[in-house]
Amino acid sequence: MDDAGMTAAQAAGDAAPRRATMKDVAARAGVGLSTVSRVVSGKGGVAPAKVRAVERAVRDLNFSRNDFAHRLRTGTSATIGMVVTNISDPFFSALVSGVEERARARDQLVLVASVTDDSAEAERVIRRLLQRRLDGLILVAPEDADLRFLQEEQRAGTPVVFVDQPPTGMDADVVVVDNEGGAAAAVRHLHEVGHRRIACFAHVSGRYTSARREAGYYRGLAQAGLPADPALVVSVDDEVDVCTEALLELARLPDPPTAIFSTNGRTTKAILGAQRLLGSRLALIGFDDFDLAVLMDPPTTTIVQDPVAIGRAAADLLFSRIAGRTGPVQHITLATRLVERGSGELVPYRD
Amino acid sequence: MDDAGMTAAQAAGDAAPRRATMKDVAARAGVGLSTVSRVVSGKGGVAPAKVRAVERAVRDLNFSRNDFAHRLRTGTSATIGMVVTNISDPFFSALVSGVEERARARDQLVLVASVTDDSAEAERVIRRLLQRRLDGLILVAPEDADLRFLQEEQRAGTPVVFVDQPPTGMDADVVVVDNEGGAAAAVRHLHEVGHRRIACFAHVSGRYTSARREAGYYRGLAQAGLPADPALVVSVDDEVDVCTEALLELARLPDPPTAIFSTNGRTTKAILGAQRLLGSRLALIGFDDFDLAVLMDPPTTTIVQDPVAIGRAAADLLFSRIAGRTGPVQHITLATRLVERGSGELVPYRD
DNA sequence: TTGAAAGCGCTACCAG
DNA sequence: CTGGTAGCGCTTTCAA
Repeated sequence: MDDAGMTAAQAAGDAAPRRATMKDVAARAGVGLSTVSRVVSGKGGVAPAKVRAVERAVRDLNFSRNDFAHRLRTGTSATIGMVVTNISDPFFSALVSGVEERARARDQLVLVASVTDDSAEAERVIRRLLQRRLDGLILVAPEDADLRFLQEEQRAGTPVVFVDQPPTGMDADVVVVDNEGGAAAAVRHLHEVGHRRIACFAHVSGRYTSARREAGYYRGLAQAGLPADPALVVSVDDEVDVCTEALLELARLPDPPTAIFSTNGRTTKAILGAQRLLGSRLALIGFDDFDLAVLMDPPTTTIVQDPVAIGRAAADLLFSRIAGRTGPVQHITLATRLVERGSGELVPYRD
Repeated sequence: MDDAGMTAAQAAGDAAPRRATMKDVAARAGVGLSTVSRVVSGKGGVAPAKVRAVERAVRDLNFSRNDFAHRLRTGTSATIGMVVTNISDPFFSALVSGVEERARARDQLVLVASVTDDSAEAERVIRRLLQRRLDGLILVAPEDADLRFLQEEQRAGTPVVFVDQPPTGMDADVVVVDNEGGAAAAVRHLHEVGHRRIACFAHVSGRYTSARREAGYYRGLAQAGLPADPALVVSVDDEVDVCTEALLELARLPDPPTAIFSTNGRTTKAILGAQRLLGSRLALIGFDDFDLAVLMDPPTTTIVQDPVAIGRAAADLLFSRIAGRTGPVQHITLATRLVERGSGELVPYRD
């Protein structure tokens, strides 16, 4: 390559020859400013010869419309915001890709912000996002964020859609999955294959989804005609040791469980790790599918939700609001599906 | 909640009472426009009484500065762009989170665009991104994208950093990992534990990384004093059937391999699936770590790279350019690490 | 310390 | 069909 010896001056472009503006293009093409604007924004109604002249000048000058000026003038942003609590979680990144897919179709850009569970930080980030005059916002709100300012925002004209969990303290469009139904199905399935003592591993952080799924666990028990035993419900997090501890505790029960329902994908993985460590082989069904479930031994049966579809649904909801949809807030609940892989089977318990 | 009966009119905010501008704030606070500007941008040099008056008015009017006007005026964007080929790949989303971490620290926003491998589409998306007058751009470019227009952009003053693979046809800062070294280490490790016939599963799409890793495979063989046998190098993709086929083919060889080196995480998972299907238990080391490697049977030994660190490094490189760093383009190569988990061990081959 | 006024680059309304 | 021109909301001189 002949620019192998390129200097940083070039690389960084510090010569920074002021970017061409429409005025420059107009001058170069020998037409009026408005004509350039018309051509650039594809408005039509311009003489072919002038169109060509402008296009040439645009290319010569490497012109690219200043988006800020354009947005300021038109008052549109062509951007929606998306806030997730952890972009590197596969569930959330799939969510984002569902949203992006829909946004791309509408030629909108997505401004993604990943926030931690620190709700003060989340608020700061969301505020900064909103300053950009987004057309709308999709968010997975951190557990206990104070959403009052968002309500103002909504009232001021920025539609907001919540995903994965409904907001507390405000009303807005929401897309969630049928957490309770999925969990109940898992429990019923375990009952059908012969389990009578089914434990529930719920995630400590009382996140909405865990709570719904725990409720579903109880409903499933009731539907199966099984008694609910508080001793079988444990609070854990994603740590293998914590799950190991819980597993040992359960094993010491006079009437230990033969199966586990886990409310959350990360917890399921931790339980899998703990069981391997312990050589324990309790039946297990987990909420949330994961990549290698099929390669587990036995392959893990899961309640799967489709995060990409959730993202799409949320985006559709948002864009319909942006387009002016009116009417009461909408709550969409997407179905979940039990994918049988064998890990629910009744297997001999061994400590 | 008392707004349970909120109407869509409110939810969508279609009353849309024109957002307050600084002018409104100025009027309300009884001060000049410039004073509001000074207070809002925290410039100082304003009488305390007026500061308070402005702050009150800001709150009353729920004022939020119009970012477009601000950016237009100042010519800054406080935004960097990031283009990845597939946001739902855990590797890429980790990359993004590394970049975001650094951006957040500098109060910059990250505009993320996920593109497919269609290079024409990629170019469109990138152009649209650049129209936003980004301060800089980090990208994982699709294989064969035509990057000439990016070079213009770079020259015009927008620093560009490539990640995961260097650009072809232009010169820019780059962050990659030591693909060749990592692969060679994998092969040497397999040799050390006793393997003499080592296959290489390379990903068909001649992506830069696969090619480097394949080169590393050959280097590793050479370092181990092992002959290179072209029959042992197969091209596969992420499909289990394709890998199954390849495995069967290899097994028919007069002198079949006892171990596999896989150049890519998704391929590794496909091989794992194929081996389970076939009941085959060839030793296996894969480039790229994955979530449940430790739960495989046997646990999968991998060459791990740290995508978050790559993202951080890329962001640092970019921000230093934005800050005016000058000098030749920088190529950063991050080390990889072999994480021994047992899947490399010499085990009896069975068809 | 303060306000008036001149634009940033663009679009949209006019009159021609 | 075309060009001039008045702002979009903000920052930043410049005088006062």
